[in-house]
Parts: sequence; structure tokens; C-alpha cells
Amino acid sequence: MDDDPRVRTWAPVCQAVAALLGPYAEVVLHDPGTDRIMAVWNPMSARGPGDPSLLGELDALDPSAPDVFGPYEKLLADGRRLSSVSAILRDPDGRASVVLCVNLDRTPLEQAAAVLSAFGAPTVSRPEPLFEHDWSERVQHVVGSYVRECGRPVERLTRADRLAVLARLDEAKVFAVRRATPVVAGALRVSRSTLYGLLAELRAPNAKDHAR
Amino acid sequence: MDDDPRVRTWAPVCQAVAALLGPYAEVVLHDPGTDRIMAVWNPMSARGPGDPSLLGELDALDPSAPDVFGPYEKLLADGRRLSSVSAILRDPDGRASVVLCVNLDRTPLEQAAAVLSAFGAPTVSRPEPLFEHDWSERVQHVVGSYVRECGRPVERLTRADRLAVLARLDEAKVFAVRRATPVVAGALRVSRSTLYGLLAELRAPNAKDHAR
DNA sequence: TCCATGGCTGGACTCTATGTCCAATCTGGA
DNA sequence: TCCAGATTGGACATAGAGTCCAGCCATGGA
Repeated sequence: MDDDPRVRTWAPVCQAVAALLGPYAEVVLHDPGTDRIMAVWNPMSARGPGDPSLLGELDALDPSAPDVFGPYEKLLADGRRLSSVSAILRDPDGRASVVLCVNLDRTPLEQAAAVLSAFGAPTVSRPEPLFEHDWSERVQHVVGSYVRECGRPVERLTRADRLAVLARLDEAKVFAVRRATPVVAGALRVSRSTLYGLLAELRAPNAKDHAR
Repeated sequence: MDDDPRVRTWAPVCQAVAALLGPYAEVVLHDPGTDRIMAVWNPMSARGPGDPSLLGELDALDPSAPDVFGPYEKLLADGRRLSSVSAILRDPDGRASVVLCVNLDRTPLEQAAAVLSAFGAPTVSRPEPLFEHDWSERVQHVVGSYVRECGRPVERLTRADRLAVLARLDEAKVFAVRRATPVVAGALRVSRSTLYGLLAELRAPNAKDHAR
């Protein structure tokens, strides 16, 4: 079934829709000729390829009907409410090739909507954390916690220690801040040259790692 | 453009997706050959048929690449965050026929999620805010919220508007970040020179404040 | 004690990014 | 149409980032 050329043609679309809508949407390809399911992505019911489509109501052969139906509501056996859309997909000659159905489980949305409407929807807007106001304090803090972790004062840190601290600072994008280098060098009690040396070593994970 | 046979082939799918996702999703068909937009449903930006696709990164001609990308995050000029999925759709011979992109505006979902997460998990404690990982996105966001506040697109902002945005960005210490100036200038659709001009005006509270 | 080694240092140097300035151009309004 | 003010690209000056190196410790082994 998977090697039906029609499935190959339409699969990427189905896969894309399924990926976009995450776990809450089921995508089904029907064969209008045999009225059976050809393929399913994200199945929500037990239906699978080969099962009957039960699409009787939409007549793919009526040329006057529109190609896209819905969204209309369906009800699953367990009570979940679905929004469904169907589309008749045609081959280059205009013949109905397959019928695509997308079924979206509305319950999570309805739950969310219920909660939202319970408030008057004043739409919470965070006041924006924005940027760290005192990034140099932050540097001191990173160095400080490391010092406390290993119990050695800054002056006694080993080369490896400084590399570790630098890794954290670099990770935290500290060096994207202007004039950060001298501050960090100061905090680590190291010269600017050394700082750049360590940094280079840190950022070149190749060569020279015989130490590991 | 509408009578391109490829558009006829794929239009029902696009229309279905657009119908299913209501007003919050944009569906775009790209021509991988000319790298231009062929058709758009539910347009969210000003792009239309014939405009360049700006899809450079996904190479439709690389046969080893997967056919479906995403979902990945995109940022609109006005700051809205999108979930995007792209799929390469092929003709019966396996040649890339068109590229389908579905862009879902996440802001309503995020607002809902924010409210929902406010229940449960009292006071999420982030383990060290550290630095903003993507500060340029932050810039986009500040510009974006302003644009939405005053309802004018970036291109139509007045001089005073730009001053106001700059004040916010300056307040947020954006210019303490390396290489921020060109990014901000770009976001405001203004040249570097102008940027510095506005900035100077902003930071000189003396003289010329007859306006207060 | 002496020497060898490896990391650290200051400083010179290059190059990129920042910020200033200006003449030419654009734009909106009288 | 013309004018005043805003905007622009580009030239320029300078500061900061990053590299390099010769010399200087400190450590540890002979």
C-alpha cells in the first residue's frame, strides 16, 4: 500500500501537516475508488490502511461539488470532538486521485479556551525581562560560585579551573558583550593575553586533546 | 500564475490546511526553480506571488535531504513567532515540483500556554537566567511589539516612533552588545548614520527640548 | 644548586567595529 | 514648484578585539 504512487505523491503533505499539528491531529488518505483508507499519520482511532473509509456522504465523483469540505464537526467513539477538513486531490488530468482528511482533536483547545474565557482575557503581557543590567556582576558571580565549589581562592585556580570557568562564561555568551574581555581577565586574575590563549584552547576541541 | 498546473495540483491541499488552521496559519507555495512564491493562502506578511522566496537554506535539489523540514521557529518582522513546516512536493517522476510552507502564528497559543502554565508549577525557578541567548531576536521583538502597539508597519514609523523604540532598546542595554548597531539599524529599516543621529538626539537631554 | 620546561606576562602590532562628519539626495508640505 | 529638515552612503579617525612574541617566572628533576 505504501508503494502506491498516489501515496508517494501526497505523503509529504500529510507528513508535514501531521508534524505541524503535533499529536492532536490525524491525517488520513482515502482511496475514493475503493472507498478504503490508504494511509494514516498520527492515528487517533484504531483505523488503519485497508479499512473502509465511511466517507459515503462526500461524493468525490460529482464534478460540481467543491474540492474542499469543512471544517465540520465529528464525534469520536470516546466523546472527543474533532474538527475535520477534507479535500479532494486530483491528478494532472483532473480525476480525483485521493481524498485527504485532517482530523484535529479540539478538546485541548476547548479546555484552554475555557480557562482563557474564565478570565476576562486581559492577556498577560510579561513586562519583558530584557537584558541583564549588570553583566559584570554576573561575571563575578560565575567566578565566585566556581571558587566556592572547589574551595580555592581565585589566585590559586589551576589552568584547568580557569578553562572550566571560561567555558561557563562563554556558554553564557558573555563575550558577546562589549568590553567584556578585560573584565573577565580581571575577574580571573589573569592577563588579557592569557585570557585569549585559554579561550583559543577552549574553542579548538581538535588537536592536543591527548589529555583526555 | 494561478494557471500553473502545479498550482492547480496542490491548491486543494493548501486551501484545506489554510481552512483548518483558521486565520492563524499562512500557506505558501514556492517554486524551487525560480525561488519565488507561486501562491499564498491566508497571507500574514505582505509577500505575494512573484516575490522571492528567501528559502535559501533548504536545498530542494539535494536528493539526500529529507522531504519534510521542521517544525522550526521563524520570526516575523513585527515580532510574531511562527512555527514553520516545509515539505518538498514531487511530481510523479520524483522531481521537486514545489515547496510547501505552512507558517503557524504561535502567539495566540503561547498566550494560552502562559495562562495555563500559570496554574500548576507555582513560580518556575529558572536555574540562572544568564545571558539572553539570542539577543537579536530580542531586538526584533521590541521593535515588533512597538509596531503592533501603534499599528504601523516598520517602514511607516515616524521619526518620533523610532526614537521611542530606540529609547527602549537603549534602556535594555542592547547597545552594550557587540555588533548590535547594524542589527538594530536593520530592524528599524534605517541606515547606520541615521541610527547614530537618533541615538545622539536621544542621549542629549539638554538643548532642543522646546518640545517639553 | 642548576637547568629545563611550560605557562604567564607586557607590549607591539594588525584588523575589525565603532562612532563622527559631510556632501549629495530624498521627502513632505506650503 | 521650492524649501527645510531628515536620510543616506561613504570617507574618515579611533577604540577595541584579537594575535604574536620575546622575556620572565615558577615548578620539578638531576
